[in-house]
Amino acid sequence: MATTSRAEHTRARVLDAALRTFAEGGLAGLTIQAIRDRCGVSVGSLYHHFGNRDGIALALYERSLLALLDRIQADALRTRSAKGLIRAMIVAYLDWVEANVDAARFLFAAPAELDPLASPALVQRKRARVLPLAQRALEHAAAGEVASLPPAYYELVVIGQVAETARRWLGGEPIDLGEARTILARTAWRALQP
Amino acid sequence: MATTSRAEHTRARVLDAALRTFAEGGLAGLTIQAIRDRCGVSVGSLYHHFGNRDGIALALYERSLLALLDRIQADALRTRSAKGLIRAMIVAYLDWVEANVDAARFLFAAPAELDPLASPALVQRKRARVLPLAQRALEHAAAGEVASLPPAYYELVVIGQVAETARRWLGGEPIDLGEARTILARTAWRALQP
DNA sequence: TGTACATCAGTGAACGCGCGTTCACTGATGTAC
DNA sequence: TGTACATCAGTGAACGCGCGTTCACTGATGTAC
Repeated sequence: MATTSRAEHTRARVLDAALRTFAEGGLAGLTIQAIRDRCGVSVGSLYHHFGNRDGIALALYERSLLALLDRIQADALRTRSAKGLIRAMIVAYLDWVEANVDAARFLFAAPAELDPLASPALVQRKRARVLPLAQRALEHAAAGEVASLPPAYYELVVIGQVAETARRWLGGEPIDLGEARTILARTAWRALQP
Repeated sequence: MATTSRAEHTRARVLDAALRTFAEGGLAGLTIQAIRDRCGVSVGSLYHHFGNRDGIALALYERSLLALLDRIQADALRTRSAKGLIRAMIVAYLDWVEANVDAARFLFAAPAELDPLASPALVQRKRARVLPLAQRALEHAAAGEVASLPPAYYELVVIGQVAETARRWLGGEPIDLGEARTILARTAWRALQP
């Protein structure tokens, strides 16, 4: 094991336990004691690694968000056409949400008590994953394949639709995510028509 | 004053105080004591009218949500064309958010600890305001003005874009809401093209 | 209209629980020579 | 390779604060006759 490995292992165990704790009791149930009971790590150790309760929540938020963005980026950058790019983003988003229901729920819930944008490190890591996609969108726009918009709107238009869909599905509304992939790929593509 | 008027007045005072309290301290700062300090209503009276803390939060959520939906419905049902309908929904949404920043923030934050769908009365009141709009969308679809989609998607596609925009603007991202009205009205309209 | 009664609205002291956090400490691991 | 030391990782009892909630009560308002 490398130098930091024991610490990394402990941190991962804690975050896994935190996610399961959130899944069962929501944000209000995400207490130091509940996490501790689940992973057997001592209270002092939790503070050693994460500073305080918010530190745990923020670390879990960061791990979840970057996993989602990595997945979207990997799938999206593999495409060539503008239509393929948009479709890949939507499919990757819903794939990830379906495979990581608890983490997705946490991503939607956490900002209510956390303000993740208050962490410059996280903002930067997020930007590093979003910018290449925005870059691609701008190239497609320059080639006349999609409409020319202020850069922020590509994300708003595409992610807005799919995030709202995911949010409601996670909230228990009867939505067929298979059907949603097809329909949203089309509506998002149409939305960006020049 | 009518029979229930004193109670109604007290309830309104409490909800106003709760909203201001939330605006200053977030969900975590929304405590019984903080609300009480702000409006001067006694603890016992709070429990008399709202049952418990969640009852206050739910009542505030309901008041805010219905205000937003009433505003959207009023503006949207005044339109004739499909394009006008979509534009009216987007403009009304952003108008309301801009004029009710704190309430909008609360609407986005509250579900993290509340699950408003657990209240059948609220679900029904919400549905009563959303259904007429969905009905209009279906009529426009039948007339060939917009694409035919499973009914839920009209809301997902239009509201998704504008809600994501509002959420980010409320979160402090530098978004020009005037520009957003124009752009989103166009992207949402295009998204629903047959 | 006046009176007796029932219900609604409001009060505030008191309680106990559980929460986040601290801290003095031990054990494990890495580093220098 | 062995030893001494420094740093990192982990422990768990203890603390105090502030939270939501209860409850016995008073005052205000509405109702019946």
